[in-house]
Amino acid sequence: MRLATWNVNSLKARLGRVEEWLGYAVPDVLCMQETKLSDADFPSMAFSALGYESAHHGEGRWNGVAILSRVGLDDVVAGFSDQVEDESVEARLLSATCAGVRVSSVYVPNGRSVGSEFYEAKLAWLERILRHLKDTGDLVCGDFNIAPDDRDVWDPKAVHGATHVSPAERQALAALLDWGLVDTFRELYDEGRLFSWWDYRAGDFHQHRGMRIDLVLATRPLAERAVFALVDRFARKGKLPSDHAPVLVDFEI
DNA sequence: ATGGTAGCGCTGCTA
Repeated sequence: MRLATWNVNSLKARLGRVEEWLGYAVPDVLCMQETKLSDADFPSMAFSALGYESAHHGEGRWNGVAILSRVGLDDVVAGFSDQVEDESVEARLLSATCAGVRVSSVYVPNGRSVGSEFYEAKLAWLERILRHLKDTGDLVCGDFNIAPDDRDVWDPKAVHGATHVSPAERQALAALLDWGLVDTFRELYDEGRLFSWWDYRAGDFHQHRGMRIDLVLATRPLAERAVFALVDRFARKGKLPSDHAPVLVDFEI
């Protein structure tokens, strides 16, 4: 099973690029984040035309998560398992079962600046996703807005202590790994500078000033079946790219 | 380089 995650930064602006990418990467499951669409505007027909079932959880202007699958898409749940979501809750979590694997697509809050109320909310959200995964989860992937370690940052000195790399954020991510999830990309590759996100500003992509913040975490038995992983930097090039590249992992299941 | 660009949507917020 080929599973991918991609923060598309507006599916409305990116639909053509996503369709193109599905055509050549051919994932079995694609989790997307930041669709910035309401459920009513989600282009499910475009995906069904390509052979994908789809589910979407969106609020319209910001956030929004989706799962596409051509290997089954069952038991779709929007939001956390411990609370029914209403429209006041940011759309950052969607779960479904694909080919027997319980998958969650997540868009972890950005946190803005260390110590802000948004930062505290990010840490609380990460604690909550751990509880959610303990209830129901084989695999969680998406934009975590955390670079797991200094290999995953273009210049650790330049961002030291800032959001995405602060000790508390990394500790919150480590709690997921301590519970039993595995960073599948890191299981396969030790190299640094394999980034998945580059700021649009200041030519950061072309300078390769990025971070690896888009992660595919799987429980150990599943992670042991990961045989290949890739950040598709080609999808960050050319006309109208997202600021994130897709990350894909192949599982021998 | 406390700047810079992109998306949404129409004013400034979010990232």
